[in-house]
Amino acid sequence: MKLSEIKKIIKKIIKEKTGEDFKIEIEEPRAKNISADLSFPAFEILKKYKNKLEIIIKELKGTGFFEKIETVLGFVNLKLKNEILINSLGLIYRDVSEYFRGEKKNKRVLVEYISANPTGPLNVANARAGVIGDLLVESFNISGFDVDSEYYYNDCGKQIELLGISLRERVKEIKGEEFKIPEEGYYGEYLKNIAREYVERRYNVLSFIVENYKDYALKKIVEMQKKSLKNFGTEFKNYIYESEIRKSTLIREVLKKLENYTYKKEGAIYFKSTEFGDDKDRVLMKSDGEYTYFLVDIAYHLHKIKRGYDYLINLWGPDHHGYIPRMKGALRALGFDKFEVLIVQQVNLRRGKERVRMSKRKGEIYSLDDLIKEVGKDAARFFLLLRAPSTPLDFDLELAKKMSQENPLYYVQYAHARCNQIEEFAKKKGFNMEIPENIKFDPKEIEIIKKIYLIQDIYEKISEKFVTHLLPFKLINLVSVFHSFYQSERVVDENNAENTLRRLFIVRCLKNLLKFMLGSMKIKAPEKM
RNA sequence: GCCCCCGUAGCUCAAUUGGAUAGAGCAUCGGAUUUCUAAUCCGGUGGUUGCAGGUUCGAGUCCUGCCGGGGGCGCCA
Repeated sequence: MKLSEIKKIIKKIIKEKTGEDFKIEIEEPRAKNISADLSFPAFEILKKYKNKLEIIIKELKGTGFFEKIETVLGFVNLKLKNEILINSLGLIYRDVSEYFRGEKKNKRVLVEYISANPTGPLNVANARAGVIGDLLVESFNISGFDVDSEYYYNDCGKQIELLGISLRERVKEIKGEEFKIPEEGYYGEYLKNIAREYVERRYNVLSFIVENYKDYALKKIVEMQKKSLKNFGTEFKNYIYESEIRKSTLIREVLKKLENYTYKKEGAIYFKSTEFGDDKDRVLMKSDGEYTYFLVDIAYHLHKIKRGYDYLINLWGPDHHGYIPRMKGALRALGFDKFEVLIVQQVNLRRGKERVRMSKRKGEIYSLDDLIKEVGKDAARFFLLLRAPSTPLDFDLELAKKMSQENPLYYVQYAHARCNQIEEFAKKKGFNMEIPENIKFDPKEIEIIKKIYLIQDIYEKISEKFVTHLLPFKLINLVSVFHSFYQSERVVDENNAENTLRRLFIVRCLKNLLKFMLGSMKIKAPEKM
């Protein structure tokens, strides 16, 4: 019996007996010294239906899932039967992904993230959005949604013009001509490299047209970004270009559909976003007839809607928070309200006490590639997940590099390596892996199995509440129980085959679980450390 | 001026979104290795949750005001 099913049944019983759908979280008890596995507050139920709680508890007892049910200070505390816990192991042994899999939802979800301007290398904030987005996609997938990931390229506009000009000037530089990169242009080293390549390939024949430079730079930078992301373990299902949206009829369609919510003022067309809670109305078409970024963005989202998604999820940087009300408003005006924005806050880089300073003007940024090179892909991904998405994150490069007890990634990976080494050792001693006959587990073993069981609905929780940071935390918590067990108990014991086989079975289940969970973060599970 | 995020142990952060006696890791102090990996384990010290009110059975969490740190305000993208 899966954890999510048990929770569902508890909720169903409460609803049946009270006739009301209480919003109740069934969770591990937060307080210490409580031996229950699951718990829910019953204050509201007691207040409204004082005599019904007894009936609910009686019904819960009837399910046969629980060894003990008691009400303490208004909480209903439930202790699961050991056999419920133990029975779940078989599935982990055979197929971990099945263990975590939620029931099919028949809902399509689109998660759009990173979507950085294709004008330079990706930075650490992009990396953070990347790992969070990846884990969300993974969680939706595991939880039974049909999910796609998407990256949107703003390949039009002023920034891109400046990119083209900057490249043109760099090419001049290489040819020994006089050059000047505009104030707002791009100064990074990467453009010099692109310029060098450009000259070598003799693109310089007719190259007074900015267009050529622009297209070339764009192509190269998109390639560069994709390569960085691939090294980081992030790949997208869809890549959408702003230029495609502009070429389509979507923009005119948006203007038509929003007709009832727009007005003309001083030659510009405004969208009445104030009607949707924004603090002022926003321009869709400028007085010179140009589309605003906002209008094109609405068109892009209409494109998403037309592709048949039920839920749209966007990860944006903190500089876009003011943009949320108008975008939500526009989509509501188009008749779509399953649109969520998760703000991924900034990353502050440090080396010990010292802050890593960056200057965009000089083209000095600490890039995703730098990060991968300095601390490694796995440590980077783990650390970037360790904080709630919408809180600022301090990233200490020294700490992430350090191979010590301070580094929680190694703590988790070490547990996996340990499981593997135990199995290797057992093999040498002639033990074969099998499902044990004797399923009388001792209390210390049950403790591990319980942790394994209670972590089961983690991906569902992440997909519901976007709490990606819970995964590393839960992992650390799970693994600490195992490390403690390892210290006091032996797994492989030549004089006690029964114990050995039973414990080897747990070790294998844990190993499968750790590998799967690390994999869901695209982090390696080493066999040996 | 308006908006967003943050303020919790010496440090970095949790607290299941309003639940039980606010928890971890690091640092620090003490202890564990003839043993499947010590990148580990066991124990101690450490708190007026920035301040002041309010809401209620119950507040770190919600509301109001203030203090401090960071970010954002465009017919830019």
